[in-house]
Amino acid sequence: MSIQRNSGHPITIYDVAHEAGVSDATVSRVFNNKPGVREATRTKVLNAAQKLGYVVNMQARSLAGGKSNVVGLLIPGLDNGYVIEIVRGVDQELARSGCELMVYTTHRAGNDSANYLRYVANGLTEGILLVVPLLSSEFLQNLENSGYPYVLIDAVNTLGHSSSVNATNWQGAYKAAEYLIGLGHRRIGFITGIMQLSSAIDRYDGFIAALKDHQIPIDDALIVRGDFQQQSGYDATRQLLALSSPPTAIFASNDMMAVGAMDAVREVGLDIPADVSIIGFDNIPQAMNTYPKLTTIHQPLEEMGRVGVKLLLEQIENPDTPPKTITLATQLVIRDSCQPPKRE
Amino acid sequence: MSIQRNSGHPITIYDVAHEAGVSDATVSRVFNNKPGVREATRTKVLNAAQKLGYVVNMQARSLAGGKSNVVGLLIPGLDNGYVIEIVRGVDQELARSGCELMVYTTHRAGNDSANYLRYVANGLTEGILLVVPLLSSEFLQNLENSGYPYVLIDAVNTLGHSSSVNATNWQGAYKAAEYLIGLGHRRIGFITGIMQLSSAIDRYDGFIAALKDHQIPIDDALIVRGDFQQQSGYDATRQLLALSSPPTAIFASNDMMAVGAMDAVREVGLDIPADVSIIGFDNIPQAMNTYPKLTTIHQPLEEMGRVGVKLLLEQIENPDTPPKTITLATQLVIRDSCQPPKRE
DNA sequence: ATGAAAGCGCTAACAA
DNA sequence: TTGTTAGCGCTTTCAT
Repeated sequence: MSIQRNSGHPITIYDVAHEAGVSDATVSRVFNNKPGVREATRTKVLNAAQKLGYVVNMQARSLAGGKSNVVGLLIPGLDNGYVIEIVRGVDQELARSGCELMVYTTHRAGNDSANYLRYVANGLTEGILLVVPLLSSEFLQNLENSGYPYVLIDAVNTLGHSSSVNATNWQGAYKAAEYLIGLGHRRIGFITGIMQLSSAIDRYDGFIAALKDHQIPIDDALIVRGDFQQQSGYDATRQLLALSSPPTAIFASNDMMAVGAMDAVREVGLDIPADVSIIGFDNIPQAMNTYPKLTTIHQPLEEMGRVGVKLLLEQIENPDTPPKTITLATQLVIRDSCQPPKRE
Repeated sequence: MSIQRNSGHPITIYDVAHEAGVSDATVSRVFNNKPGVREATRTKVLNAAQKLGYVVNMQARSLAGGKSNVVGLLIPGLDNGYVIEIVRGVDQELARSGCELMVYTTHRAGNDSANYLRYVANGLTEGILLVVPLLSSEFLQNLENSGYPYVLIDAVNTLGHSSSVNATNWQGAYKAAEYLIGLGHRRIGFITGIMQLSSAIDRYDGFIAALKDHQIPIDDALIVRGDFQQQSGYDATRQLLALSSPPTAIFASNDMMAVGAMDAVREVGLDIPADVSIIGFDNIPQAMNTYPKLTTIHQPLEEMGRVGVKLLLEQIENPDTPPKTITLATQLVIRDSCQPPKRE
């Protein structure tokens, strides 16, 4: 196959129609797999197209009312292993469905939610996947009003009108805490995520619930705010370690902060996990490259991406499908960063 | 701003024209910043558009001969920190230029180069950025023939007809080897990349050149093939360490392999860097999260992405611009994974 | 400075 | 089963 672009004009369905000796409508039918075309005709058209190197012009197709087969993906940026895993899942599923991917990063749109909508409305995409932790409700409302198909990944729709995918954050955090407790830890430091996010809140709640269920008193000094960034994990840990009676284990609300925590622990000359155990949340690829390898709660990020695509395609296919929320299970992944606390 | 989609028909330039009491052509002129529109008229149009929540339909615009402002990016996939860094740079620069990003991953197209071309020709994108290490020359030739604007990132165009961005691989490797030699190492293991790639070859050559310049004999047993994947770094290192006289330092052709190498070293109970020093290449974000932190050669991945975009936009703007190749400098980043060898 | 008309490449009724 | 005819929303001559 080769593309004519400079040599003469681009190949259109007219050229193919001419070459095959049929009308343009027939060519269109063939390329859209519409019924009502004799097999012989179909073959003739396909051959002509092949010979000419015809490729459908998506712009024209979707303008004319066809499907563009392009879906949008709105993400904060690519600086985050967490987001990347989701994108990979999205890409996989989209490939299976023969759709193209248009990527929008929010940092470019500034914080102007109207700009995001612009993307949505530019006509290129048939629907949009949102991996935007901090979604303004104004934006969500506008999106909702637009009737445009969209699905939320790892965020809850406060409006409750769209499909969305989540993970069992509460249960995951509970399991993590329980694991640490089972190991014998009683003084467990907790580094929160951005507490405006439901995922962060759920993890916090799960952690607290586990402590309560095991009659471990809640010590506020052991709970430090973080923001899901590596640096905050580092800072929080330094703070935790400076306590007169520091924790023997630290539960970071995500892996990036856990990595920061590891740095901090080592910096004060302590050993992981001998002196302090560390557990994370997410199970991003890097969690396997730390030393010691990070024990964490696996969140099925890739699958969340795949499921998100399925949900979106479903909405695009049939806008009347009632929206649904799918929650996927999290899971404890034991590696090398935790062990029982030293006897005092 | 809000988008009408379900409520009535989508807002078109006709609606705006009607609202503003002008013709559609004038609205078009305004939105394309064409000259020959009175300031008062312009304002009137803008206000009407604002009021109606008009958003340009890219499909129609580009069909009608305008610019789509969409560029394509062809990458192997997102499993690789290296690629991700480039994508980030691409995204940044595109944002600055007000362009949209269409991402194509090669794994979806199988190995059929014709399929990639399909992307190119589907009319959505105005040009394409290629971050495809193993590019078939057939594909390249087709692309070349098509006259479609494209630029190669971190790959050399064997045809020599397009713009491309590279880094000083040879020099980087030379510096890495020299650093190790300066530290006192004489037995240095080298893990190659995929030797079909010029970047891998250049790194190899740079390494060898440094050894020669310092009168260090080349020992073939110390040179092991890798494929740029973490696993191969691990395997190669196990092999190196099993030698009767193992190396005191290992130079991996990229960071991912260096990470694998670290695993292997630790697995045989040796210490990094006390027993064996490790140096990588790329400086992906993870290089800072290993323990000990990885000393490596920084390749300006993000900037390569940015420069690639600039080059592409230049080609799109003016197809007659002679293609150019820009080579960016690499740089030694000293962290904690190397130190002088132990005295025997 | 602005409007009218044609057409970009395609799909979708409607005919035949 | 196939062809004909309108547009989709926009840009772009060419008039005015």
